[in-house]
Amino acid sequence: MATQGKRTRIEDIRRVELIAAAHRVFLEHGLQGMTSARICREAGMSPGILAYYFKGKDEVLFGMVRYNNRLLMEDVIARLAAAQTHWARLEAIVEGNFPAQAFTRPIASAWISVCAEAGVNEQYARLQRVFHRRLRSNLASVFGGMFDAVRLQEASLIVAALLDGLWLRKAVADDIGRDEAITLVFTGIRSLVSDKEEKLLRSGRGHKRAAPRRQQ
Amino acid sequence: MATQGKRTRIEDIRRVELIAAAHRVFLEHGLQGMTSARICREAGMSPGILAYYFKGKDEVLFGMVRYNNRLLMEDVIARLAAAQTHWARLEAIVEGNFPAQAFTRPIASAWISVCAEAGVNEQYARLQRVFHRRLRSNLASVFGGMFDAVRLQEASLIVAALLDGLWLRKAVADDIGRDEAITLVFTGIRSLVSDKEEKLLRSGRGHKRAAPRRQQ
DNA sequence: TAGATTTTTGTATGCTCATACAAGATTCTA
DNA sequence: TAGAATCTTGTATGAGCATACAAAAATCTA
Repeated sequence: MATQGKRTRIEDIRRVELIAAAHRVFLEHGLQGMTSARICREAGMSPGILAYYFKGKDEVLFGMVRYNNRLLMEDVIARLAAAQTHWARLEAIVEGNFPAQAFTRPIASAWISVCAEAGVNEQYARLQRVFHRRLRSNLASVFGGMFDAVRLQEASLIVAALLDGLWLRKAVADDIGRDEAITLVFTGIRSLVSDKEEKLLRSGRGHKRAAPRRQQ
Repeated sequence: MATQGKRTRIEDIRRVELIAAAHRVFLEHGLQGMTSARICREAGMSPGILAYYFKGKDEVLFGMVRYNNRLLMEDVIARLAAAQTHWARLEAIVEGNFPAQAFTRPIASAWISVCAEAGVNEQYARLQRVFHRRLRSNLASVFGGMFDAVRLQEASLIVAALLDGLWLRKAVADDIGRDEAITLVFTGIRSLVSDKEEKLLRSGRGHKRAAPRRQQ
């Protein structure tokens, strides 16, 4: 058994391959449809392999959710780095939460099924909370210098709920497109800030710019 | 077989009992935990009985979702009937979507699991759409005379998404109470309408009052 | 290359659950 | 009350699945 010191390389490779396969299966079939057999088939391996590299299905699942969150986060962080004004940072956050190819019904539905599971399984809930906290912290870094604590809390909760609600609608009714969703979020945001505040956010010299949070 | 004309009474009684039991099980254990055996036990009957009164589990499930929606709807309709001003109608709609005893984590989580299923099963999606359409139609009956078509569409989508998003947060993080949620929705709504418009809504003589829709 | 170690395969086991059904209990009817 | 119709029970069947595992294949080591 190679446990200490020099780790055998193939183990890490297989684990990543399997998690990536699990991710693809998840996006297509949701949490329900993500069976061991399907994951292995997707990865081009034999059905028993999963039990060799993972303690159980839960381990694959947590790995998969983390993998997914990391992908989304990297995108948002790249967009944030390129943003010059606070308004651009806001666009980065909102657009990053509606990835161009990913705002589809099956993906929305898959994501919602994780939220449903989080209501029952405390470990999933923790993963989701980490994700959410970062979203709100990013929003806070935009609104922070402008709003007092109460209004900041309110505004970031409302925007976060709006994002979630639109994903939910996508899953249930699929009657909304990506651009429409983004437009709606900005309609909501513009109504939450005054004209003077919006001008400030667009100017890029409004107030001190806080660093984005890096968690996980 | 008593099929035509005078229906045997007991059949209807049992079906309602079983659906009510299914509803209770659903609220406590979610869609996953709602097994045939548990439903029958909850109803105080033998495990085989379900197959006698229903064609399959799906039939119970659809019945249960309809039952749930009807309960919520009756509440909103009663509140709407008592409302004197447009603003009061708005309060009726929003508060009706956060039933006092029902804004709990397990119930939120159960409801989210139905939404997740709706992403996969077209029949569930239809049920959810009926529900949603009525919500938006109720909102439209408040905003209708005041907003043009585009703004009406936007506002009702945003408010609906906000409601959904707060339920989702309840399921995932459970870091928000009923009163807080209602306050947040009204913060959002107040920012969507101008001061002049809000005054109009509160006056009760703002514009023609449309009848609430009665579907299903 | 022989033998040890690691990796992969395919299948077996056991669990949960929906559904079917035979047989028993109850209620109705004449 | 006899017999028919209706209702209820308990269990059997089989599907779908996670997980365990024996054995085969591949790779490493000396």
